[in-house]
Amino acid sequence: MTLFEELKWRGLIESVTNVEIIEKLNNDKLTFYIGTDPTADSLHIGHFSSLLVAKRLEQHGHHPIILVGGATGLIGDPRPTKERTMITKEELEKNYNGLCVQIKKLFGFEMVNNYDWSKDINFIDYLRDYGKFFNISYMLNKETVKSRLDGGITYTEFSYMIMQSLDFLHLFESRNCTLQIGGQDQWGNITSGMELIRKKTGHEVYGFTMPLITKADGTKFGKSEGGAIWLDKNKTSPYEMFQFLINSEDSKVIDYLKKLTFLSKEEIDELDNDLNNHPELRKSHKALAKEVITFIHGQDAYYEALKISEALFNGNIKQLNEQELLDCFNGVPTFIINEPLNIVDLLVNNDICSSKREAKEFINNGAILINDDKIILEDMVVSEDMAIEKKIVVVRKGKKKYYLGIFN
RNA sequence: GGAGAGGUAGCGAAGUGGCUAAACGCGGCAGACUGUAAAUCUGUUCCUUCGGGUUCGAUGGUUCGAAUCCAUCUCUCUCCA
Repeated sequence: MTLFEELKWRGLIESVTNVEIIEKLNNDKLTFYIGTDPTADSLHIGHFSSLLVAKRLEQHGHHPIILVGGATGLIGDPRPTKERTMITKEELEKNYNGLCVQIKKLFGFEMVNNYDWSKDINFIDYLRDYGKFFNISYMLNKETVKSRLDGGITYTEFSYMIMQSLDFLHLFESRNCTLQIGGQDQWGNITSGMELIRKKTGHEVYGFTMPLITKADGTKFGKSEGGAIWLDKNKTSPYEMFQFLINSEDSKVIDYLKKLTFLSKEEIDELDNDLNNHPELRKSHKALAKEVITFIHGQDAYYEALKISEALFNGNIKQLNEQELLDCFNGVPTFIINEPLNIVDLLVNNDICSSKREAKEFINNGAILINDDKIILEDMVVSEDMAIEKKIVVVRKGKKKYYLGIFN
């Protein structure tokens, strides 16, 4: 398979700006860039697949530049629904640093910050040197802007496209960067950058977009109960990530394997086969969890997540001793119990349930288990007597959520 | 600057003086069934010491009683100049 064929097979190409790009990807050594704005202090699983694409290109001899948008992050890329709330400069700086550390560690890519070349452009020059290249009707026709015309869009966000175009121009001129890749929502920004480069320099550059990874129902992939699946293990523990991946829908797991791992076509085809013949073994799901977590958090973290999951879901919690439990549950939310406590209070005080009403509802539904025993009475008191080695209680809420209580 | 329409729970959307803690749909959560999958079915979805308390953009007012009426403010959209 050529590089392009592989990307296509993995479902990583949404659209390309011109067909010559296929040839260039397969045979040339391009410098390309992909940008992300520091809207949070960690990458999430969605970024992960995009950056893996950059990695895939790099492995074929292309040179990736990751642009972390210290300038564009201050402006805000228009979302289709509504205006963003601006983040403070302090927040942005914190986010910026967080992303850089992660990208460096996980991928080792070269990084640039568009603040460096955007900060000194003054307003008059901006309008004269760049504004003249953007026709309003062209900008209004871009999908993201169009979708906002009814609900309202400020001049600030409207200008975002221009800023990103300047980035592409800058990287083209200073680094001979001739390709920009991004999520499908970046199409408008990428093409307007190409347009600017064509008008200003007469050169042709390229772009392609990658599809948004979705769940079976078409909604965005990468959200769990606790919100997004982050790559920072303090925000999403390897165990949580394991749970997220292992719970992938059957109909999507092969798609995720293609997009989130480096497994070969042969390996994935075989897993697909297993999935069809023995879905209950969930080999594909396990492979997905293993590949992704090992890449992001390393092998040790993966095995630990696996160990916790097996202990929890095979239902032999009581056979573990104190130390084994503590080892296993490193990564599960933990709380301290100072004295025997009513079950409802315990659930509410430790944020397992958001209110007493909810706690009672869970109990009445049979959704609360302590050390694998179903709790049926609202007025039950949790004491040392029921703790494993008089020390530890494992609280389960619903089928999949676990909490660890330790008697002091 | 002028005229009009609007802001109801996570979202969409009813409700225009008491029967409304607020219909309905989506989403979320839980239970059953399963394979920690999907689909389906069922329950649930402001807080509570179960007396009640606090909610419908904000503040003040009218009323025995307000999401609903009045005033001011604020935000969004549409049109005009």
